[in-house]
Amino acid sequence: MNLSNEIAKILTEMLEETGRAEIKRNEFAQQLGCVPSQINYVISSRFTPERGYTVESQRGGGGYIKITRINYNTKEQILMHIINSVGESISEQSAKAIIINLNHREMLDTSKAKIMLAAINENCYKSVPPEYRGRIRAAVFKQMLLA
Amino acid sequence: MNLSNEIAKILTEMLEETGRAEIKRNEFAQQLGCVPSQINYVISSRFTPERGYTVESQRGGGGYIKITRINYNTKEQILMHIINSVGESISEQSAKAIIINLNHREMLDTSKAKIMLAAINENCYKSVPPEYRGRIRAAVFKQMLLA
DNA sequence: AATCACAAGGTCAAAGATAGTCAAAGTCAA
DNA sequence: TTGACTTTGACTATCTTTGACCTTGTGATT
Repeated sequence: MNLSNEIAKILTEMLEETGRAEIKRNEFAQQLGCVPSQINYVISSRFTPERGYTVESQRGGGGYIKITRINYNTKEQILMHIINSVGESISEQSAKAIIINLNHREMLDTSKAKIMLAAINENCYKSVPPEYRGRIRAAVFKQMLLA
Repeated sequence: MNLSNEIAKILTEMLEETGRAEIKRNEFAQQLGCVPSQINYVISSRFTPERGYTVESQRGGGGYIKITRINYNTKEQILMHIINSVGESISEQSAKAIIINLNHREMLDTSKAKIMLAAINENCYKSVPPEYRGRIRAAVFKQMLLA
């Protein structure tokens, strides 16, 4: 087993025990005998939105990295399925169709659906080159579905 | 937890108990075992207008620093204020502060606040060059506020 | 009134403490 | 051999802590 997998395993255990994993990057890296940036590698390769994780962090004195995971029950499984089907990029139309569908299935109330529709609206992305738009929309969309 | 967070916590408690926090900077700093200017740092990084606070102070003999929550008359005034304060671009921190403030004022329920926080999260914008991020975030944020 | 001394609070930049990014180098299996 | 994944470390960005120096208010003294 490689180091990255071991780190991921430790983090996963923390998550299972307490529902979240909060570490101090440098300290944690030192305990594991690796460079701090490897922690970032592990997080970005394994604790992704696709797998149901959210990551927050703070720099400076008292800094930390915190990973949390959504709890799975049937509703969340459907959501995860959607998140995984989204991919790297998504158009306004596709995202819109998904949101409307979730609303019809009563998994998303109308006011929340409106907020999400607003956030994926093409108008929001006019200031960046077209090739970036779908990517950001996909990231925003996934992150909102997780919330 | 770092010192600044502790100071902020103490001030927040005072605010919650009595609706305002009034201190003498030097005395307060001494009780906390920090330099006086750290109080200024905490105030300017955490008790900002964006988060709904106003700060007044007096120098000289009998000087003080007083923090109070801003009170608007109507929800429309709050929204106007926010929309005006969001320019072409906004940082994650600022948008986050505003959302939390709205939630605090019960103008936004917690689940909607979470969706909005997810949508303005820096992680969503990693795929575009930094110079674009604030602009899109501002657009997404405004669009959601309108919804 | 003008001046002075002291008592606050304010500013700013340097130093310290963390975390993030990126690309080069290494590894390993197909 | 190649391509995907991993490991490293130099460089960067951000947040916190500290202290030297600045400005303003109050009251006493001229």
